[in-house]
Amino acid sequence: MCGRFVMTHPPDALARIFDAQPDNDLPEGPNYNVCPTVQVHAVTNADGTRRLQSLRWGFVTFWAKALNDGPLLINARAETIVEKPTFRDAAKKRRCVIPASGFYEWTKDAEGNRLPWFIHPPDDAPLAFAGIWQVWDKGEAPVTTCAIVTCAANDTMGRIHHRMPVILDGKDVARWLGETDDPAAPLMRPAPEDSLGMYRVDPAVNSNRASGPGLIAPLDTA
DNA sequence: CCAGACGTTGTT
DNA sequence: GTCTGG
DNA sequence: CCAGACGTTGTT
DNA sequence: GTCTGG
Repeated sequence: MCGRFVMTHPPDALARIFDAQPDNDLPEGPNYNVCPTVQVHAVTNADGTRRLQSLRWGFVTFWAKALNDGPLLINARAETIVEKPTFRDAAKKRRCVIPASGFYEWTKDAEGNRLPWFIHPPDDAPLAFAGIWQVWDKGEAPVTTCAIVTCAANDTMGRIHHRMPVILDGKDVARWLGETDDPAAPLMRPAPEDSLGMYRVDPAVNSNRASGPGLIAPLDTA
């Protein structure tokens, strides 16, 4: 799955790469420890214009009476996203792209300790996570929330985890955002085997308070 | 009809 | 064990 | 996602 | 709000 990631690209670089109009309240980076419930960058296209927005990571279902009414939905399963009442409207009409410079996954050792891995793209370009978003308007102020779509792991990722985020190829971003006539559903598939690298990092990142580039330094596991 | 779930992950 | 916070 | 709190009474 | 279970 995907429950923690890295964003080191500045907002203006993201706006340029994704050809989107940036909002003026975007998180400034770099952030080597992007956690659920924080504001993240998202590329949306609700009305014909591509925007780079700041959205709260942790999807709130439309019937929720409070922000914490139910578990935090940081992911949505690709296999069922178009059927589940919680997700289907957003999957149909409010898809977004959540950029990431890389992300973390965890394995466990024999003692049950959590061992973090950093998974990264082959170059300096950000990954494009497939996401969905929705405005939750039952509280004092509206909150716009989002979730990252997950799918089965490919063989590479399968070495450490059985799920992975849906990562869009650059040429498929427009299609995912609904800017073309092609259906978006076929894009919800595991990334190609050679498209990601991974290595162990220091368990310091296990804490949501940790920060800094040291979190993605390769761990010497020899 | 009403009451209660609805969602994810991992773990059992 | 379960919930909250980040 | 992981880490850390979680509860009462009375006393300091 | 909408669907399922009873």
